[in-house]
Amino acid sequence: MNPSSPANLRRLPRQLRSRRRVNRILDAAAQLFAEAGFEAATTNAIAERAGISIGSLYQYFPNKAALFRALCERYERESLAALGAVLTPDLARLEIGEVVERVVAALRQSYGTNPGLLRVLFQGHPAQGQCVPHSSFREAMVHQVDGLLELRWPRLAPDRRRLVAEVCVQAADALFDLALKLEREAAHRAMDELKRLLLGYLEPLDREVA
Amino acid sequence: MNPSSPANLRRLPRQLRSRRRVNRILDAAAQLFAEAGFEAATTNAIAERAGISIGSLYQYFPNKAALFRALCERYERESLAALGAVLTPDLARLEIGEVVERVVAALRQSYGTNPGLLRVLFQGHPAQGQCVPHSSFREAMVHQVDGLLELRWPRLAPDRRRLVAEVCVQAADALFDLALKLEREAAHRAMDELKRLLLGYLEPLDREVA
Amino acid sequence: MNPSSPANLRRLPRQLRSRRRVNRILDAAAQLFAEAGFEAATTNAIAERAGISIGSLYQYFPNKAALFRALCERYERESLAALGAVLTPDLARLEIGEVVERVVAALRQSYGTNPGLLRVLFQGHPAQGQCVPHSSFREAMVHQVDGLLELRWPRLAPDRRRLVAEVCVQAADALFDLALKLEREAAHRAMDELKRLLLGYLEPLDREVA
Amino acid sequence: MNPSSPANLRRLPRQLRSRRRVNRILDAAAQLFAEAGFEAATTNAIAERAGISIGSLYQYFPNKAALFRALCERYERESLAALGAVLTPDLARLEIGEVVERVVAALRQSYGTNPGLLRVLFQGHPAQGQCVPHSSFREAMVHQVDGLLELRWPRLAPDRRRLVAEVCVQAADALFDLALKLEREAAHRAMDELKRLLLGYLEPLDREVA
DNA sequence: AATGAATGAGGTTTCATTCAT
DNA sequence: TATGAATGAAACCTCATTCAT
Repeated sequence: MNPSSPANLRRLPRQLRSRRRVNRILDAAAQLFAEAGFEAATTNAIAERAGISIGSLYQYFPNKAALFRALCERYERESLAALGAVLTPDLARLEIGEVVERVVAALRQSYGTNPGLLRVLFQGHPAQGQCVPHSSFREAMVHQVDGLLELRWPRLAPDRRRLVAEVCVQAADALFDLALKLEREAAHRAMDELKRLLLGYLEPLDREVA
Repeated sequence: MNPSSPANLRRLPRQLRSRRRVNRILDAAAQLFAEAGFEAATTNAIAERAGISIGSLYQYFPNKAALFRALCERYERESLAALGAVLTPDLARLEIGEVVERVVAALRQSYGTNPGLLRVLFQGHPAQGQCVPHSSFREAMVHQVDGLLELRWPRLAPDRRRLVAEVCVQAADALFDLALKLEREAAHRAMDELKRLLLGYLEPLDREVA
Repeated sequence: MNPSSPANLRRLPRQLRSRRRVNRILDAAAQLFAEAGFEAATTNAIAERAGISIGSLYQYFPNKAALFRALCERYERESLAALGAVLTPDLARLEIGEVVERVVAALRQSYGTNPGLLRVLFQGHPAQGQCVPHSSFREAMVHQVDGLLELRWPRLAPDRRRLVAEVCVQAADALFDLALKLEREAAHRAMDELKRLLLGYLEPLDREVA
Repeated sequence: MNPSSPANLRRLPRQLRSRRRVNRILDAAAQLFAEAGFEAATTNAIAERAGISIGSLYQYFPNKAALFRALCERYERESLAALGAVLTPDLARLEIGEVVERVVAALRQSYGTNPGLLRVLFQGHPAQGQCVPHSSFREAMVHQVDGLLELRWPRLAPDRRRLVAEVCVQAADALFDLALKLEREAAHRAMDELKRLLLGYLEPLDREVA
């Protein structure tokens, strides 16, 4: 229930007030990273948007990258919680369309708050001269979906399963990203297309493996 | 056939030598944007990689953003040419699987040279505090695919057609992006999944509309 | 017998507990100034090492410079006490070699605890844009040695005597500083050289004035 | 004849104008480091005093420490050149007093320009969390003096010779430092004391070893 | 037209000091 | 009185852009 793992924080915020403050910083960071990307979002702007001084920001986060990681982790936790709720034992017996429906609904719930952020989180950011191949956020999502797939098709080869999971996550991310760029009505229709896309991709698997 | 539209260039490069120079700049920019992203790629580094002085770079491009836009346009032209070759009259009579096969092959051809760049071009970049909703590159791709779809399913409603085109482009981009992160063998398999994904998405349309 | 002159303290620490606290702060400051120099030693680090809060530190010392001055004064008192023990009436009749021996022994005693600090104290620190020409610590040492010299050579002209005192102090400081940079054995030999140096400098005075 | 070794410079200043500029920067740095010490002298202030922009400073020196090192090296070269002129074959036959006279005169020549700097150069500065035990400047001086001593007393044990060299350099530095704090007339007399100090220290060696 | 040194606004981060609790 | 979170000025350094040569 902490806003972040200790690794990214200078000090564990024990007081209620501190926890709120950390959350305000993360909210501001989420907005600005989403608006401008990792590089262009400045720590001063984040502090200002959070309504605190730059010094306070650096009391909680040792640097910009740590702030970014903490943000990833917060969204990771939220998304995984939402997906986890879908991962029920009856998953194996449901119609595949129903599964897709539930998963997409779960994701919409997590990304609904700030869909622009999804783009930035997925992208990751260049850490210490080395470009991160998979953001930890992405990795967590893929892992979760891999679990869902295993539950559904226990006999699917792990390699293939992993690839399918990657494709699903990547495609879902892409269409959420698309929806982000459309106005309300069109965004809604884009979600329908996402379901069609996943359904068309997974249905053959159902026939192939089950 | 100019390397760029006039809007992004200071001066139309009429001389052969100038045109070559602009292309060298764009090549260098393509490499560096792909390696480091828009913000982290410095104009000085681009000029150096291009083997010219920073002053010369600014004689051709008024600023970094214009250089980026010119790069987008160049890749737009290249990709559209590749897609255009697929857009033949017999498209309407081909099996849908064959269409997908050809389109993916065409895209692989364009992106194969520098897949990392695709990421950056699609992403667009934050221009003057305003986030670009659709990169011009993306827009051009969607338009082209929209043309393909119209040729195939003339009776499909334009609105729906447009949305389907967007989904295809977005999904294809996403999976190329995925392939970029995998090693050779796995990347190859990812391309197979892309075909499966598009096929599963478009096949129902064939039955629905045709 | 207060730990510091009133000028550097916010409040005279009357309670025993307060006096102990001030001493803990000065101990911590001595360590950190010696380790890192005046600028690099942070007040927060000093407070932490002293086991108190930064707020408490500022209740006793109005700012970092005052803390430094208080530290100088404490070491002044200690060193002067050590030197004072040498300043006995029989000084005039001792062999000069014996005097040097005693003085160096006295100094080793004061500086032995934290030789690194000597460097920092002697150096003084840039106060408000104005470089301190003589640190108060240095000044006190010179004054003390001047007294020793007067006792030994009452007929030496005061001007000359003062200069000789300055030279002795400066040279002694320099060789303590040198010793600080050498390992145990070499440091010990450096102290022998210090005695030779002072002896060679002062012996001619003995013949000249006495 | 370069103002600095390549290691500390971003670009070798080939043009006359550039070389002058680098020297202006080093002059400004010498002043400010002398006035305020390494930490308190800001790169912006140095650039301003040099009459250039901060950007220009960083075109020549990659960071503050490199600027400091370049400064050390410049003074090293100057001092060593001055000392080198003393290192003549007839040194072995001269009276020891004459040798001291010459060496002190050589040093006065180098340090006369900016004696305050000597303090800072000798001190060195904390590089990368590790405190430099001997500044490279100091080391160079000691090495040079060691050479002088070898020429004079070839039969002196190398260990002892090295220690004597260290003592001479450290003591000379200390008295130059002292002179720095006195007004003209007194400073002059301090130099006389330096000669007396060195003479008293070295004369016994002459009797002992020769 | 080409060069590349020069510029300086603005980025991240530190740390002396204050003040509400 | 003690605490330590909050503050914000100011440090170092980068890099898009200009302009004298």
